Amino acid sequence: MQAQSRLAAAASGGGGSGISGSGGISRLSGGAGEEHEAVVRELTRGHELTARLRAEALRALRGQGQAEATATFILGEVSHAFTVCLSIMASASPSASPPQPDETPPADSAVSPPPPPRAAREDNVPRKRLLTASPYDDGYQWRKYGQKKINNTNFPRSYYRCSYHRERRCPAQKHVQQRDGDDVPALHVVVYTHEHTCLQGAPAELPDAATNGGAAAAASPDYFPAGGETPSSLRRLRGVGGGGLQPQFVDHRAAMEERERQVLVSSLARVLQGRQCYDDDDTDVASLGAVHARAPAAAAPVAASSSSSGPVDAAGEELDVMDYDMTDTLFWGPFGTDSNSYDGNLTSTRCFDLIN
DNA sequence: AATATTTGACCACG
DNA sequence: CGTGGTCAAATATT
Repeated sequence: MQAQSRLAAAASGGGGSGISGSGGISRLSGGAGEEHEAVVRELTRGHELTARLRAEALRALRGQGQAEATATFILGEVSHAFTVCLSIMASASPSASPPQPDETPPADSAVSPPPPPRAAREDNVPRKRLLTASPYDDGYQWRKYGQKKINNTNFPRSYYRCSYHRERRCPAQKHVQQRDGDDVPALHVVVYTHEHTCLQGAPAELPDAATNGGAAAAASPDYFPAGGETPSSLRRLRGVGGGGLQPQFVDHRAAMEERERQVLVSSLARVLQGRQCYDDDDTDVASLGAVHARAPAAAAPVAASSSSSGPVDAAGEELDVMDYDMTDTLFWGPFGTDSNSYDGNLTSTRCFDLIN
């Protein structure tokens, strides 16, 4: 697929000069800014490559039980290490925010129309905005339902909702848009809306089916007849489109296998003092949502902690802390306007309390 | 056949 | 009225 070709490309062409011991970061004498930038660039690349490797490894090891779980765990740790490093670099930037000092690219600022300040949304829907090096899997299953060219941006915005939107009435949504600019690699702005209620709410309950054999819960796609989608009126005449089936990973059956893997990973995490977050990837692990090993001291309530000293956005409003898998996250930032602006302030993250 | 994506139209909000 | 978000028929892929 494309992952393979990209991986190959990175390994041969781009990668050759990038990471090679002395070739990649050789001109560090330019200044602290450049050095910092180079480090961030390389870390980002490493992070990306790790994710790809993880995807490939999991594909190759699928169904191999412990080997797969071990690979998942270790690569997740590696990925997490990159994330931590990037976070450190972000907070310790010599001048300003590392990936892009300011929002407007310095190149073509001649014809810059004043950005129309669109008012922030007034609804009470919790949102979380983040920047990611690439839009690959965040551990959840999403289904794209729309794409839109946004006003003064170069890249379209894609809209996704949880694949369990219907079956389990999961309200989670996100939209992803590549950020304008010369970011290498390209950075994507991801905005999450609502929390997952399909699995994330009670990941430990899924395996509950073990009591009765589990086949029933796994096999039947539980639906909720109550007040389904409103057919609304028959309006559109012709939608033009093309589409494709891209059998993502995950189905309900995988949940059972996954449970075993989680148990394994959990024990591994225990052994390792379980501080880090274990990140699932684009395999069927996603059916259980983000899985984290617990941070011993981070046993705070997970989602609804809007009362205490949480992150605060520019307007002084407290940001909701949602519990997402943030392995692929580079920088969190408050958001309030529709602009692509963000600051490099880091937000503390919380690990999901999976292990009881 | 089943299912996810594409894509123009529709719609609500500022 | 313009813009962003959503809908749903058409379409692509397996």
